[in-house]
Amino acid sequence: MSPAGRPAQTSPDAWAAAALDEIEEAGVRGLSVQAVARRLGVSKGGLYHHYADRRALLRAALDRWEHRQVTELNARFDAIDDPRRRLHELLEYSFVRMAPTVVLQLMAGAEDPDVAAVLERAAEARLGLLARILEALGLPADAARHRAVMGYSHYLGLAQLRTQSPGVLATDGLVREHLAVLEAALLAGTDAG
Amino acid sequence: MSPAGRPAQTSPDAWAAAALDEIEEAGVRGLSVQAVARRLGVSKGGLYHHYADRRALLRAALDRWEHRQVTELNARFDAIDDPRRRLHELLEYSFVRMAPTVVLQLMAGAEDPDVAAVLERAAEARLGLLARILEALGLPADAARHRAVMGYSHYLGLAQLRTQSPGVLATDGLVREHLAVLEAALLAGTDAG
DNA sequence: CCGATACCGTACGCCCCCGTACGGAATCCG
DNA sequence: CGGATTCCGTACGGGGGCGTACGGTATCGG
Repeated sequence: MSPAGRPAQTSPDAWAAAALDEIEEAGVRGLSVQAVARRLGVSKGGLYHHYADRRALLRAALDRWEHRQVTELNARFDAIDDPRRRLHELLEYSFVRMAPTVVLQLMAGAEDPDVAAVLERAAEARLGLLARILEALGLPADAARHRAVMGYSHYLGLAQLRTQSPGVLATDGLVREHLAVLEAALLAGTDAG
Repeated sequence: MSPAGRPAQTSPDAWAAAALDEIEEAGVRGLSVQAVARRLGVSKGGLYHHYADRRALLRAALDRWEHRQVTELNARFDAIDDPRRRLHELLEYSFVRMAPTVVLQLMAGAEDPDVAAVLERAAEARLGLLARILEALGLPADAARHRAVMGYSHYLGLAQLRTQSPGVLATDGLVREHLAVLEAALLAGTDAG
């Protein structure tokens, strides 16, 4: 009865992971069942034993991404105590080391209600994280929130611009300069600025 | 011989205009020939007497949008001489009066090469306009360019965030506050700041 | 060892879309 | 007034994707 302890060549998790990879490459709307099946070396028929719809598969992939984001951010920042270093690490991580392909693909496919929901939750999480850092640096709550929106907008727009017009921000040096400017703007008026 | 002076119930321009409206509502990938035909109250058959492909129709719609953007910006800013007022008007126009739905739809459909090209040209135009204003305010060329990229990124990200997570920037007052902050950041170190 | 269950492969129907072919109607010119 | 051109409507073929049905196979429990 209990469906535990099966070798399971293509587990639900494997389908979700492959679907997430497919989203990263082809976008939400380009996520086709057959493409995911090809990626797994399997025919599409077997999907419907694990998930009801294509929509259910999409939801599983989105859940996977969201969960991964949360745990990744936590693992990276929970150990850092100094808010000044937390901010620097957050910017460095988001702007330099990031490959924001999934976020961009999700934004492109935000017509889907499920995608829109996970994007909204992700935005709120990032905004909250940034705002808490700024509050720890001595800003009042509303100002911190305000500045967090500014920083997150900058992040989104820069990600968009970098892929949309690669000629504008060609070198990593330019990106780093922008990073420094943004960091200074975020720190202005705080204990550290 | 000359195809001028015809009543022409559905001229090529009418098709292009309807296609642009359809892009605004359904996105680039949602632009179907039949939907545009329905919008015109016509069957899709007649399209192919004006355009070769769906791609040609898409290009015409994109050209129409690009041309409209250029003439609209020119008409609005050519009369203003004071660069300080030009900047304010540009921000006011872009962030408050704008309905950036088309830009967002184009960004969402940037997988199409034609869409990517028009987006890149539009970005370059906006960046150049903003950079020229900042130069007129006394910034050296590279710093002006730098700051223009910052402002344009902020613009793109804020547009994205406003439609993606309407709860974050609910009221117009919040938008205006952000506008003031951005304006101050752009003006810092210039003749006017 | 045998039946039951879970899982996969193939094939099918259905829908949406593009582009083309053909017939018909209206308009313009001599 | 008549022919020609332009334009539109309908119908068709081709392609792709989703979800379902059915048959086959391997694994698990008795």
